[in-house]
Amino acid sequence: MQNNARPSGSHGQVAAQAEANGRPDGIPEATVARLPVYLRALYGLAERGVSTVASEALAAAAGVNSAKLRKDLSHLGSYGIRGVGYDVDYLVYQVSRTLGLTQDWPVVIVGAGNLGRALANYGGFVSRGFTISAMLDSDPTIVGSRIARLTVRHVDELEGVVLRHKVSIGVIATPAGSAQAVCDRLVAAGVTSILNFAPLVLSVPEGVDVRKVDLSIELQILAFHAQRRSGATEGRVRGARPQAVNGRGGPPAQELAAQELAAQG
Amino acid sequence: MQNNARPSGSHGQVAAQAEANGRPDGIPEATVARLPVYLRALYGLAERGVSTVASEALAAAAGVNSAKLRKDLSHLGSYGIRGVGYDVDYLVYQVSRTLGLTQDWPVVIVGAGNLGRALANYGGFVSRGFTISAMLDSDPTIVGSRIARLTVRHVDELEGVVLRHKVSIGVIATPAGSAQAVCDRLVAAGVTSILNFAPLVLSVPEGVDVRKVDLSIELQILAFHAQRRSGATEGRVRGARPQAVNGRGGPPAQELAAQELAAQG
DNA sequence: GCGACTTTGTGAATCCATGCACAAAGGCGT
DNA sequence: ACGCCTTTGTGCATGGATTCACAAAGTCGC
Repeated sequence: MQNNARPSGSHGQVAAQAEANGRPDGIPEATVARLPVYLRALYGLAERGVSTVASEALAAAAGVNSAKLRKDLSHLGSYGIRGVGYDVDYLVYQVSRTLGLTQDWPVVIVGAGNLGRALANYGGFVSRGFTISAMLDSDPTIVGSRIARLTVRHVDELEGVVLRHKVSIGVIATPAGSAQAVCDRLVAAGVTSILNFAPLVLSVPEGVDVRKVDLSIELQILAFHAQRRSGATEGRVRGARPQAVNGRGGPPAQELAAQELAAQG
Repeated sequence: MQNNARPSGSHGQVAAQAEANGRPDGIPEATVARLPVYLRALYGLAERGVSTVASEALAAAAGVNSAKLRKDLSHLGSYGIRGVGYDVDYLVYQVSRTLGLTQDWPVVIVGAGNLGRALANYGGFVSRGFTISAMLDSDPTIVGSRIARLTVRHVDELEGVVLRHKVSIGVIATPAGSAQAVCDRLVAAGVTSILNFAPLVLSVPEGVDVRKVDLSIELQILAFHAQRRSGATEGRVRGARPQAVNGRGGPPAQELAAQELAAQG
């Protein structure tokens, strides 16, 4: 419980590349996914005036196993001091640098609805490492309004903004219907990293990195576990199948479904 | 690229339990996390009038490998027809049932800011399997306003709402500062599944399931890959360390950090 | 100085997930 | 009725991720 790691995962493509530096660079995906969590925990400690932290304590604050934490950090280098722990400020810097947050990333947010506004105001979104270059929307009643010190501009300015601000990260917070079109325009304009909040699978050319945040998927996963916990598992359903699909599109086991549904209570 | 799986992951605790039914129930976490994606793809097909789909096509629509899809589905039972594929409607039902979406889950959303509003209006949030029992907020200027056909109520009504509607899923869309307190109240009122949007690690007692959606973490992961892709990897930094922490809190390698920062450009 | 104590970093074992490749299963045409 | 062709379901091999447990490293008290 607590925490829902999102390790590994085929991030593919761009993966095996970039090396030829000091260390092998090969930081596991699972580790990369946890670094931001460590970073947040470290900021919290720093604010409370803690200057040194042991892996055990930091792991607790981040909600992970301490051995895992140490192994994760060991991928960035050997920045701990045996018998003491890690220097908080220094580790903040090292993790930030590894994640690429010592440079500032211009971001464009497309879609200024509730979600887009929430993102713009999200604490820590803009704070460290990211700057919102523009918020775009197609709705004329929204264009021109001010959100988080930014004036929403028309989506037609997308290409111009991306070029002018050298934007390489785009956030899609539009309805599903327009997401793919927006995505295509972002990619065409030169954006290579996309964070997608629209509930659909985007298709992008090779070399473009898409991450997806899906609000309802998380809820569905919760429901699964909740169901399992509450033992709401009715008897076996095995064997029940829509036998044969003769005439293409025959009404398949629909009454069966209803039956099971009733049995579920 | 495309897609960012969030497999496995220590979901822990509640995990090894509930069995004693027809099949072993042991559906891998990685599979559970993909089922909602399949479900969405299936809905899309159903809307377009497709009645039967092969694993290859469904996998493409969901953005995964077809072998993986088949293995995932095989965990729910044997619902395909060899030589034909899967019946779309029937598979929708089976996946829904597995995820626990054939029953309706009352949900309470705490925090009616932009994020809470975005969630309430999120397509597919309320549509299938979930009903928003109430939206709560502590801000008196927000309480009483209407969002998605709901009137925002004061957070003091939390316990009453949870009890009355038998809410078992709570969504936290508050600022980080009040998140833990809200979480505690939800748990005390009997909520056992929590979806947390606040940027902090919640601590909950055993038996409570917390999932976290962190908007900025995803962005940071994107930045990592973007940095790696752009080859913005300055030389090795190895060996540089805050040597010794003599007097507890001495200024540790801060100038070093600045130096590296400058070198990064 | 020195020895006890703390904590890191990492081998090694285990578990989980992915994906290939193929045999079994079943529809469909003739 | 029979054989071809499509597609599922899965055994197996490979690769990652997690966790334990411990030696190496370094601090701190005396």
